[in-house]
Amino acid sequence: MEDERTLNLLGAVALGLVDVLAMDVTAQAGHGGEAPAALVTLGAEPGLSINALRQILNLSHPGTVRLVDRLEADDLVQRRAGSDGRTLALFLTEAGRDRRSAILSARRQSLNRAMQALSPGDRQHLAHLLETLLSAMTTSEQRAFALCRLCDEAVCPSDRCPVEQRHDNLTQP
Amino acid sequence: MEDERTLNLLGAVALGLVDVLAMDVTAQAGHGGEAPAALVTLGAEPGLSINALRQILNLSHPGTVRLVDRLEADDLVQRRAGSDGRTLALFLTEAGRDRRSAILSARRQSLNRAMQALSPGDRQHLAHLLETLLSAMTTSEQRAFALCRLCDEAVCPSDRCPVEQRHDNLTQP
DNA sequence: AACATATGTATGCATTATGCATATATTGGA
DNA sequence: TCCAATATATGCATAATGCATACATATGTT
Repeated sequence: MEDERTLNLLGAVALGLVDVLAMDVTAQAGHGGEAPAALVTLGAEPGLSINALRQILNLSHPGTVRLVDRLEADDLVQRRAGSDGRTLALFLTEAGRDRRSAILSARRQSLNRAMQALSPGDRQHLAHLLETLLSAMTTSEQRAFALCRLCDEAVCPSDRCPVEQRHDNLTQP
Repeated sequence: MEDERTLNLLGAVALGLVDVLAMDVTAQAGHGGEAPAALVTLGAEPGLSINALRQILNLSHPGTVRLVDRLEADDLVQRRAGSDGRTLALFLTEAGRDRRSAILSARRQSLNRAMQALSPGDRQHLAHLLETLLSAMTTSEQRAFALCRLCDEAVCPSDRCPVEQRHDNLTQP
């Protein structure tokens, strides 16, 4: 029963955070849906194909093509030739990189407003709990990339990323 | 810097949780967008007007009218006469209440999968941190209702709800 | 080398969820 | 009684997405 209440609080926090995150981040991207995630992901992993991006964003293929169309029309993303005659490689333009910075900074700000309420000790506790949760939530390679699709790799080094660590454990042995 | 990493982890957890929550809860509701939240909210607060619902769901008025149209067409919600000649009172039908139960139970399940990873002590810590976060995130009456729009009031008594407590502190003095 | 199959991308068409501008109905007060 | 405020509804448009399908390139088999 007490656990059920904690579950409920967790759901409310997640919902509330994503509400404001989505709003702020969408405003910066100039597009909604998965567009902000596309810009952030392409910044961290330049040269992704449409198909690879599609799996990270959990969209249909046509949905991803259209998303890239919109971003390209806005001069945020470039389609270049990929490793293959079929495959494309997607890159951010200069404007796209700027947009990405704005998105990440809006995200930091929004999250920071909520975290201000926590004492330094609380924050340390929170980090530990979040690591455990993230590790448990990483159930497949696809989920791993999806979880990190809005992450700021500049502040979260990959050798300490619980998602990557869990992912390595899943694939290697 | 360490704080920035914690922020980032928090954002990833929120995103990951809402991903699966939205999927499961949408499947149960048979509608996407704010439809699940509408059913949950109307179950907890029967007789809300369209305008009141609109503020909780953070939709435009026309958007809310159309949402109620869809739910009524599916025989999940009834429009009845309200306190006024203008005002409507919205109620769940029998089918709507069933749908609501399914939504809440899917939500519990999804959240529970993530929480399984935490020890009992961790869960207690987590509850405390979530209470602090929720209190900080309750910046207005509107946000208070929005935060709780998918909550299961059966497991989260209102006299211990950090959102309601914070909201009372905001309005009364 | 030829052809079947797989892979990657694109397009036509439809749908869901939503917003803006505006219309309609009811209420309450000057 | 008339006007402003409130509550709901409708016409029209848009954003973001999916399904079915088409097209282009690559790979493997014989």
